[in-house]
Amino acid sequence: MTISEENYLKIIYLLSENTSKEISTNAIADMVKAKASSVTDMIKKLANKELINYEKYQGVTLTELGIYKAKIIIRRQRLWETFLVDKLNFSWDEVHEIAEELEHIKSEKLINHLDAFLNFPRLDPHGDSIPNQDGIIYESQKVLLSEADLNKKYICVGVKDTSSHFLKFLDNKKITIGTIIEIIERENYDNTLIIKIENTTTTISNKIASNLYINNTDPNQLLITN
Amino acid sequence: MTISEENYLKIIYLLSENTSKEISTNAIADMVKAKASSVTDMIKKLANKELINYEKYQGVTLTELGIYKAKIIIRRQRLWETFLVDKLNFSWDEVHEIAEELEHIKSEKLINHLDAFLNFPRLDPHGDSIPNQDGIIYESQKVLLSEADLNKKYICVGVKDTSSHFLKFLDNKKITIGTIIEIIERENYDNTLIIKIENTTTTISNKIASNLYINNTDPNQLLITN
DNA sequence: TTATTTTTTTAGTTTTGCCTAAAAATAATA
DNA sequence: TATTATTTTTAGGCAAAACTAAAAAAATAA
Repeated sequence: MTISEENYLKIIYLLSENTSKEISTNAIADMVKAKASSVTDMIKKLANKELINYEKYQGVTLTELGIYKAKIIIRRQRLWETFLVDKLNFSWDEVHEIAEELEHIKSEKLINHLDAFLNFPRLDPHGDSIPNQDGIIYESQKVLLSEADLNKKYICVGVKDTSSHFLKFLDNKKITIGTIIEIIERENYDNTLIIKIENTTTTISNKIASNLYINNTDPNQLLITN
Repeated sequence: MTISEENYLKIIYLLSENTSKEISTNAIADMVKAKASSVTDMIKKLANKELINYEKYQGVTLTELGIYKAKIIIRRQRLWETFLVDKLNFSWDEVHEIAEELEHIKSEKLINHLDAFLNFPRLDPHGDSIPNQDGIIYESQKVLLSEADLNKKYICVGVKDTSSHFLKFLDNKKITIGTIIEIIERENYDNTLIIKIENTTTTISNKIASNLYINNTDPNQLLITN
């Protein structure tokens, strides 16, 4: 597979995560930053390789093979992101572009050694799951902070919005994967939350809270992060 | 610069190391595994970018800018090779192909962080010098084992032949960067050497000895390896 | 239901990096 | 030195992945 093919496949996979419907040409074009006509060309190529199901004018879905291949690409991306943050001290808003390049390095052995070197992490620095070498994903149940209960301790396990703007905001508030958060008060009018992070309290808007994933199950799952 | 341009530049640099003459089209074609006509195309492109000096039918030399850019590519390659061997436990004959891909990842910050993570190594796993971020190379003086004196302790600092065949042979003999070698006897007829490595003696042919670099200066230079 | 808008596809180009075949220049040899 | 051989360059093509412009299909609105 070429780098371009891999990029399309990954993007179709990510778009498919939120829906069971066919993915439209335009939706793909937006994500890969290409024109719709270019997308049509590539779609045909991927369909020929039996990575996607495609009927003219009807959008695409991934085949079993396509899903597997996409997961392997996602695995590579997320392992590299973990490496960049955990080992090379990048902050979580800097890693995306670099990992985007690294994810296309072809050696399977490389990725498996990297996985071992990082201690088989299950979550990347944004809290997204890292598929294993068979493409299997162990999802940890996660809930948006905006849906959480008062006076319980939660662990931050991920973000919904991965824009560097939002990630920098979280850095400022000292919120990262693994941070323990407790909701002290919920303002009923606009759902603003007063939360406690390591003995300091801050106020966060509902918009923030609905972009932060927390985990309310076994706190030992925290250990899988690094 | 595209990946292909970078590859050509790196190869012209490596070919220039052993000679002060112009590098021929065919020599480049051999190394990049392309036809001479393709090389001519690329040569023109690199000359337009003022990375090489080129006159029709006269071969090429690198410009100052070309030398600098080539060193930066070599730096990336050798740092990745060091990473693969030191951190991901690859053996020194496995890293070349993978590093060949990794070396084209564009982020300067990535490479500088990697350099720091590896503790600013000066030599890669084959004993080749790693240029710093300004392209400066601190060469350690090295001599071929075939030229060394009897009954002195030397440190293996590199190899001349980097073929996986030779590297595997060295692995078998337990010779690697940093190995301490002493010549016990030299057979005058064919220059076969009897050497001592950590209290075991072996015989090695002149061919082997003239592909192994050793260092007879300050043994502390060993420390720069990892 | 027809007309309009939007989406998707087709057709034809461009650029990059490679190729083959043939021509031109240089090097080697008789 | 003239001839032959080798090397290098030119000319013309091809495939990948993008593009624009126009046509076709589908979705939306009057």
